[in-house]
Amino acid sequence: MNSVTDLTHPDMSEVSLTGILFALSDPGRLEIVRELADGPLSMAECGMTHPDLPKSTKSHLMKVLREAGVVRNDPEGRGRRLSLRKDELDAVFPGLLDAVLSARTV
Amino acid sequence: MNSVTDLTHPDMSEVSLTGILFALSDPGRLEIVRELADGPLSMAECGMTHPDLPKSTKSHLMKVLREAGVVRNDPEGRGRRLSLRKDELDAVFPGLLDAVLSARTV
DNA sequence: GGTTTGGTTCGAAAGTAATGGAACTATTAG
DNA sequence: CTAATAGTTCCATTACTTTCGAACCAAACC
Repeated sequence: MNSVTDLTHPDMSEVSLTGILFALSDPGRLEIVRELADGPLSMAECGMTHPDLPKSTKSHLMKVLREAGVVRNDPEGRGRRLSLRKDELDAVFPGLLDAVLSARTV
Repeated sequence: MNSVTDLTHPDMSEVSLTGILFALSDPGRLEIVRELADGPLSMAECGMTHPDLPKSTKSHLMKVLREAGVVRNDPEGRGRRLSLRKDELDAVFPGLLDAVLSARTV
């Protein structure tokens, strides 16, 4: 019960706008979100542009995004499946994710 | 030369999306932004719902918003005029501010 | 000029977040 | 069963943020 494979995800009714904005306010986390916008990825596939990033650090970035309600992190085979909670976020905060994703990178 | 009355404001070419998201990710700062969305205010008019907030703290919140490129802070008489840089932000990050301002408060 | 008003900045203390190595867990492959 | 793989969690360290009093500054009024 509540093993490491079954990570908790907040219900959209309890995610806060400021929590989401904070999660997106880190360049590393934002880059992950941009990658996931094209579809789900495993932990290893995600962040390939930073091959030297320690996995504990990447795991922590994911945790912040997950706890803010931005991404899902589900078991898949021996790894994990990371996915953007786009439809749910769009329903609660219309236009926010699109505005962020379509914004200039620099 | 750069007296306390002449605060610096970043050019929109050098404001970052993550910097803006971070500035908006604090409930107190976000509330200030919501107030300024209805038009410019003086420091005293702004944040009337928190009368016991020390002025140094409020000044610091404003500084973060100003340095992120979210608000302007110009001298006006013996006080200051705080204003949202809405048109400029809309031009650089279309839809972002509207999405944030129209989002649910809770 | 002096004083009041409306703020900014400085500095220190407390709180919060990021980082990464080491230990742990779960799944698959052999 | 054992080993390898793919990740999470724990913990300590460091870095950054927040908070607020005290000092400071500039404009307006007398």
